[in-house]
Amino acid sequence: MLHAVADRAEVYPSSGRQQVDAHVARPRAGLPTLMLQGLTRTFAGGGTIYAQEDAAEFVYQVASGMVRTITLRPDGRRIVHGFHLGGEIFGLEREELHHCSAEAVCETHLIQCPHSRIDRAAGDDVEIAQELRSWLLLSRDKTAERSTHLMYGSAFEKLAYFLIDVAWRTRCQGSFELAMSRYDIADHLGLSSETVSRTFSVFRNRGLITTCGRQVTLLDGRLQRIGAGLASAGA
Amino acid sequence: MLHAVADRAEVYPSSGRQQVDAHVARPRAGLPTLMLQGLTRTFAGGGTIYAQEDAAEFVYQVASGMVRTITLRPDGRRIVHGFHLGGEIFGLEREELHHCSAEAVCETHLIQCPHSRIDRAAGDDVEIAQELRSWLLLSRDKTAERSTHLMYGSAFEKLAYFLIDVAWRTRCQGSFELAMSRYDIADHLGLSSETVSRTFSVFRNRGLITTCGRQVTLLDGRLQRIGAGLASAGA
DNA sequence: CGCAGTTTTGATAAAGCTCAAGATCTGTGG
DNA sequence: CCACAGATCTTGAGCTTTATCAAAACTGCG
Repeated sequence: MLHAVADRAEVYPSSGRQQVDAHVARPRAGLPTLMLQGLTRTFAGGGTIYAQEDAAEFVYQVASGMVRTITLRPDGRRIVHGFHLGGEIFGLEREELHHCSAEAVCETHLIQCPHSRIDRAAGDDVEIAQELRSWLLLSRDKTAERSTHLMYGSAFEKLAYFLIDVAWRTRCQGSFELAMSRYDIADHLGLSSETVSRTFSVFRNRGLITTCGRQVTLLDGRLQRIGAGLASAGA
Repeated sequence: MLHAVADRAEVYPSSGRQQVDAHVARPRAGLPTLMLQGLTRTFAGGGTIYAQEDAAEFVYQVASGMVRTITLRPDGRRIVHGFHLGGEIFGLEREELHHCSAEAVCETHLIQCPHSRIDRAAGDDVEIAQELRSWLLLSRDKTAERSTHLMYGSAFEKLAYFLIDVAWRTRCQGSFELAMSRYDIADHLGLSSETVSRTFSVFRNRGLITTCGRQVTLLDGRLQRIGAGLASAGA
């Protein structure tokens, strides 16, 4: 379950970056597949990777596990900006300080890459710079897409979109583990944890999903339609 | 009222990009001040600049006026992703097609720059590439910040944040014209137009703003605090 | 002046939050 | 292997906020 550091070489060959066809094949397709190189670090569930206002020295890529980025509002409310799954990159800042905190949701392995190395690589290699730009645009678009679904939808649509999005990102179509708690999901979707729980129940009752602990299985395409805003709640 | 094309040369000297003090003056700050060069085009209020799924040939910078970017959801609901004010850049896509439509809110002058020129300039000049990266990060952060305020707040906080943000971006601190309709604002904030209107009334009644037609004046710092989530509604 | 679009205000209903209790899960020690 | 404690999850009841429906006031303009 826990990769030894040596395994890294297999998962992320140290070639620095890698072309993956999903990227090259770009028409509204795939993730630019940046691969970072650097030290591997391990965090236990709940561990803090960096805190808001910490110096932004490193950029991270999730090797395994899950990370949440959060901020605390002055009124004490917690906001979960997002979750980062295996392969995803986070921590790249425009300024010198991190504008939110990052915590491991469960036991998590990260590749830690000095910020300066990114800039240097982008300066030296036009292709890397291009790839980085593409990644940034994707990152922006994903943020925008998420807010579209999460700002303008009902609890139904929010959770449906969230589950579909996670399913897609884990590439384990249909069945996957939600490592985060209901509280995390609630703070991410802008709902109360009770509403999240109730909406899970509605999904179960309508035969849209089954759950077993934190393991979730999406049962058919109806959820997709709800998430896309096509159906209001269907049968 | 309508700038002749010749005027452009004065507003945006053709040096390609320019430092503007609003930029320089901001601590860790500032907006990367990319300046595009290209043809100037004029659109009447309501005019379509590009439609969703159009080929993304050009990137635009607002010379004067205001632009809204929108999508229509399958259920017919309209989403206003954002408004672009003077100096702001929009239309840069990761893919070959625009993922939303852009319309002029009022009479608007745009500088239209071929997409390919951006890539070329970034490839040729490391400094431009760096500036572009910085702009992209800012753009991402702004999107994220907006969703923080717009997703997790009450109607109060949403509108307060919106007004403060617009005031800041117009650099006309305190007093500015909201060229867009209540419907536009509502579709942007994820509220009904009635709620927007009512919240404007509440702001007026509490002496937080005055309005005259679409001209708005922010009266004191209290609105700031509401927008920042510090006060729940104060006095 | 009068029309069409916009903005404001009112009454009602629905969605989701809060408070509260009970159920389930997980890890720990006996 | 079982019992227990703490956390997480689920469900219920009442209340707040906001959407919806409806109508009146305002604005710009021919």
